[in-house]
Amino acid sequence: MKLINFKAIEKKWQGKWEKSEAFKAKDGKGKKFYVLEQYPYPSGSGLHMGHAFIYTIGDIYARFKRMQGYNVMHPIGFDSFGLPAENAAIKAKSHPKKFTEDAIKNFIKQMKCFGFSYDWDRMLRSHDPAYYKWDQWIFLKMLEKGLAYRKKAGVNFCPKCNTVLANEQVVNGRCWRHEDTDVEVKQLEQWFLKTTEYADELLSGLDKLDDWPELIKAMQRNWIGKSEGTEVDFSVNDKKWKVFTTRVDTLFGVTFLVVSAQHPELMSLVTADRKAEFEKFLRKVKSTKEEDMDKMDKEGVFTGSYAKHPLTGKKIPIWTGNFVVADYGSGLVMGVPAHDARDWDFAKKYNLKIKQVIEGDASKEAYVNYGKLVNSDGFSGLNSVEAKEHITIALQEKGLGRKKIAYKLRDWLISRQRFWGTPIPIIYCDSCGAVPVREKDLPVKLPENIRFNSVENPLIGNKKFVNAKCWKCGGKARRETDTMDTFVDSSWYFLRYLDNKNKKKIFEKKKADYWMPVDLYIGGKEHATMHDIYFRFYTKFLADLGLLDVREPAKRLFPQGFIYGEDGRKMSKSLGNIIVPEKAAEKYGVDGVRLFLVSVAGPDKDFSWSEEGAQGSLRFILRLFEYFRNLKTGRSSRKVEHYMNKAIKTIAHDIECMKYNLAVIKLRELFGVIEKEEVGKSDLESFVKVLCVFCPHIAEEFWAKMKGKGLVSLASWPRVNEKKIDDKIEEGDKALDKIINDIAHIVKLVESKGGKAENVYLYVLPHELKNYNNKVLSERTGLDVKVYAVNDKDKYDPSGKSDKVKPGRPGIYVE
RNA sequence: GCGGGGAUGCCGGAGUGGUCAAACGGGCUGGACUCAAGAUCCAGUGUGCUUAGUGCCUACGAAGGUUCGAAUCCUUCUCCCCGCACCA
Repeated sequence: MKLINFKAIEKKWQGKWEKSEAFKAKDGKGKKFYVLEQYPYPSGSGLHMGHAFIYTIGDIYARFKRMQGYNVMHPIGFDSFGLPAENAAIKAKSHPKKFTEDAIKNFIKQMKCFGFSYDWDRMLRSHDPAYYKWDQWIFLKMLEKGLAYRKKAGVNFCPKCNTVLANEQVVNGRCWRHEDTDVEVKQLEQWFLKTTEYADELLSGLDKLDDWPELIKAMQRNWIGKSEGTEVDFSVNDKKWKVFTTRVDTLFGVTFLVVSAQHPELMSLVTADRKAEFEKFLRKVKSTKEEDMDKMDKEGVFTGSYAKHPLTGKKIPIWTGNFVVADYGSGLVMGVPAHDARDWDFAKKYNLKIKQVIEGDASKEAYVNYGKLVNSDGFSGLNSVEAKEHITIALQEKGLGRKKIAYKLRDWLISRQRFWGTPIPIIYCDSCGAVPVREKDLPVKLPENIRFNSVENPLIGNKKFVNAKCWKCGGKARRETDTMDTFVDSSWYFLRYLDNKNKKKIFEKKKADYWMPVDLYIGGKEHATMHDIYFRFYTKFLADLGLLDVREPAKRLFPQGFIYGEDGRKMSKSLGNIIVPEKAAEKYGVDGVRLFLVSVAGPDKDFSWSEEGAQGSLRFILRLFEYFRNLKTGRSSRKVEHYMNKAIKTIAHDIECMKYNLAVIKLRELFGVIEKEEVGKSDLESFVKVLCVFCPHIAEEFWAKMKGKGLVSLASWPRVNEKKIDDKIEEGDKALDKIINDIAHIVKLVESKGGKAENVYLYVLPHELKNYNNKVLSERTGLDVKVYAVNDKDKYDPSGKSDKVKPGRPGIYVE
């Protein structure tokens, strides 16, 4: 076997694709298809196998759709703001811009090596002022619409990142980037985007996303966490405190209220005599680590205050407790120990009154089911469902309650106390307060000259940046030094690709209307409750601005699987099990790596890298080369035509369903047929076309060898000729395989008994004769095989085997 | 606790009512080639039985059920992975 210089082949075709602008997407022409892979963070370590995988998945689909005649949008860019570059820059006393741009160069080089069919003209980088200008512009629009606001709140702060985090970026009380670091709660004035404004649509929209995985939708539903209930006012010293409940039917069973220990106005409830005990309790709560929360006992302290029950007027003690979530509902809950497990525990522990108001056994534990009301004044006798309605109405009439929908979803905290991000376009004027930067003054650029220090955002010390003039009053002002969460950048990048050079507008509506929505979006599952919510939120907002018509960004979402090392563990430096795509491509060729990545399992499944498996893919490719080296075309038999058309048909379906592994199998099987048969030129072309979506470089090579017209990458997907599909041919082949097996078996038996096996005689029903060709049989069995029709009078049949012949079961005689 | 998804041969993984002892790849075994190794090619690879073959048996997490017929549908159970988690 000759060695094949894959690299030369790859370079050659990549050059031709680039030169001919093969993968350019043309606006507004014909039926479109938008394939998008999540744009990468350009890390210093370059493209890893996970990148190679996700881009291969997208590339296969893009190439497939392109060959099917779609006008394909397949862009790429870089999520180039973010912490790692900044940290690296601090370490090296350099500027993150340099780091980032070097990394991007490296990424581009590596991506081009993989032959991804991107329209590189549409490339964007989020750290480019021409890009983040529009981040700022959107922010101003949100501000204008009341969707961006500033508030002081207890926010999650990661001491390692040295910045606050969004709710979504806190995992089990720890930073999403630092599994070992507990987040601290700090009271800070921060900028928020009102995702909750769209909570309902974010939720209901999921029902229409049929091509999104159930898992992702379930996670989002859970994250949004809609509950319908009633808000009840309890008055304390003539001040109203709102309480949210989904079980207002148990209102008469309230025997205490519990305020969250983090409630901002908690101290106003604490009476003087209880202050000391209180502070002790609060200190304890504060020192409890998030990780212990789930094991934590419910604890609380009596505040000394009482509330008035809205319907009975009875005095109800107010406690504070460590188990009440501060920022859900109103951070205050009613305690109904008879019918709520948590309240039961609390009441038992502190000996609080338990009053049963729903029929059922509430003697040993809380009875939490719905049922008939008792002890509830005029509402007794109603069932829970009716009672909810009636009690809410009664409260409403008194102005002491109303229907209310609560969400777990929180507004998105976007302020980051870091340098390497989009500046928030706000200035603070002593007399005018927070003033938005005027649109014409955008972008607010990050300074090039900065000096990092280890404690704080270097923007704070940068006078040139900070000092500003208020455009309203002309007075002195200070520029906001916080930057935006990088998830802001990625919330709308897919729109900018469509018009990435537009200096006047964020993007042309006409273009967005043509290309949107993204038809296939490939990305990681880890974004289910972050990016995958944010980009939907942004799309809805931009649609409300009238910038585009669609309200959902992606028609189909495809979360790819995760690639583990050969040992089945996560690839990591310390385990030494990292497979670098570039290196792998040197061994197996780019097409070998691409093929292997989609061969093992469906692209949505996790799998482990395997050198042996990659070898297997390479083996197939080498076989292809061998075949095309001695290329001889002829005329396809009916058989070849059958397998060809059937394969094309099923492969197209498999690709459509993202079952690339099955498509590859069928391609291999098809080649197995081709290898052994005479094949017509156009059929062989079809084969190369199908091959091209997986292994574009070698496919081009073979195409050229066959003198195919133009580039196979731009050829049209082979049309299936249904008439050529004839399953009888396949049945015949199976019958042949079977008889060969049987012959082998009999030969073995004969020889094991010391007999000789040289001649084989087959007795076949006349209409099956065409399935059994004596030449083929002789070749495959290595014996002299003669085939007779059962009704052949001159047949040689010494032991009458032809008497036993049945349909599909020829008789066999061996001697 | 709630929600989502799994459990198939030595392994990775197909298969969602019959054509399934189960695609394809890997591994392993045997053979061809070779001085040899590698590569490549060919054959075999559940168990036991039976036999000049296409047969029987057992098997798709476990147990039941529906059906003429189940890896595939239903019920219950066990185990595994993932996400959320005191959201009132």
